[in-house]
Amino acid sequence: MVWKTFGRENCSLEATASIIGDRQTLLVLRESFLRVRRFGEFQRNTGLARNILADRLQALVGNGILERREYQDRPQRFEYRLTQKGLDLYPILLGLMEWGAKYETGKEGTLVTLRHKACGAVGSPQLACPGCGEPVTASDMEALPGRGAVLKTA
Amino acid sequence: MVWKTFGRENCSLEATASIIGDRQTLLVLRESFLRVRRFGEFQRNTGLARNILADRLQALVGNGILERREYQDRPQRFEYRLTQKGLDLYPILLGLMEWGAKYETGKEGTLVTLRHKACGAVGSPQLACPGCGEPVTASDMEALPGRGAVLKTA
DNA sequence: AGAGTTGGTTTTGTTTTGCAACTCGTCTAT
DNA sequence: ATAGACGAGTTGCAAAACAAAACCAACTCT
Repeated sequence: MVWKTFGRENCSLEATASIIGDRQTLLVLRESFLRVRRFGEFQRNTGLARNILADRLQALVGNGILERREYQDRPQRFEYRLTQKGLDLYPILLGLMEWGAKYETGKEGTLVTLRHKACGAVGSPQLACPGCGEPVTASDMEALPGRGAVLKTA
Repeated sequence: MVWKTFGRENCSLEATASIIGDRQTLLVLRESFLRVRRFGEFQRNTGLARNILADRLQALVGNGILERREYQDRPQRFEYRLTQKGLDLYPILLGLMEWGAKYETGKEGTLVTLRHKACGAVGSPQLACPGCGEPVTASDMEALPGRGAVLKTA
């Protein structure tokens, strides 16, 4: 039995980064969350080259983040919609937006403001401890080795 | 006075994406959060080419996310540490990790497990409504146009 | 004196992007 | 019926980003 200091090659962060960790893909996702669904609209709003956009959309579909569905035949047309897996990226996108608004663009950069449908409160969701519900930041949490930190037999 | 549907060119998400939204930078940040500080260690753990790593470290320092400080002279040596601005990226990195663990790598990919120092609860922080404290997801929130959605006079 | 460590920079290819032009099937106006 | 126009891409080429390896500098250790 061998213990490796860290199993970085199978890191979940790296896995995610290799799927959505490039500027172009993030722009596409931003549009998706803003309910954009059509190729042309994606292209106009992101300003990406059409081939790159086509490539990214296909990759996102391949990864199960977007779903390509026909919304009319006759002129056959498709739209791209977030799947549940895609919707689960929300906290990440939100985080990026928040951080950018805080440090880079200021309030002027907040494209959308969020309101909680249930209680009506306006503002961005915060990270909270799953146990006690208190708001937390990086320094409030302690990192323990996770399961990926242990290597199987050599 | 002209209203533009969306002021995407000054989007805070895009700003953030252009700073940390590439695979290499994310890998560097992962290491930073794992308390890695030296060039060589970054290089070994991320597997990045040395020139690229040097470039990214410089960029992160330039953006105020990392701080380059001398930790010894005689052989003059520097280390790279997260600033407060860098620490504030925590929710994003956490989000990436979570999502990857859920959809890509499974539990095997969780390099670290987190424990709340204050209450001892183990698990990942959740997004909660700033008003009522209830856990929220994308569909619980409603998007209203933010300040960036308004264009100045044409 | 020679080998090894740390922290880079330079050089040289390879891969990825971006841009523009082009295709293809269909619709629309004349 | 005929000439655009549109949506959704594909193709070809130049420019930029990336990776690999060599090189350099300042020390330390033996």
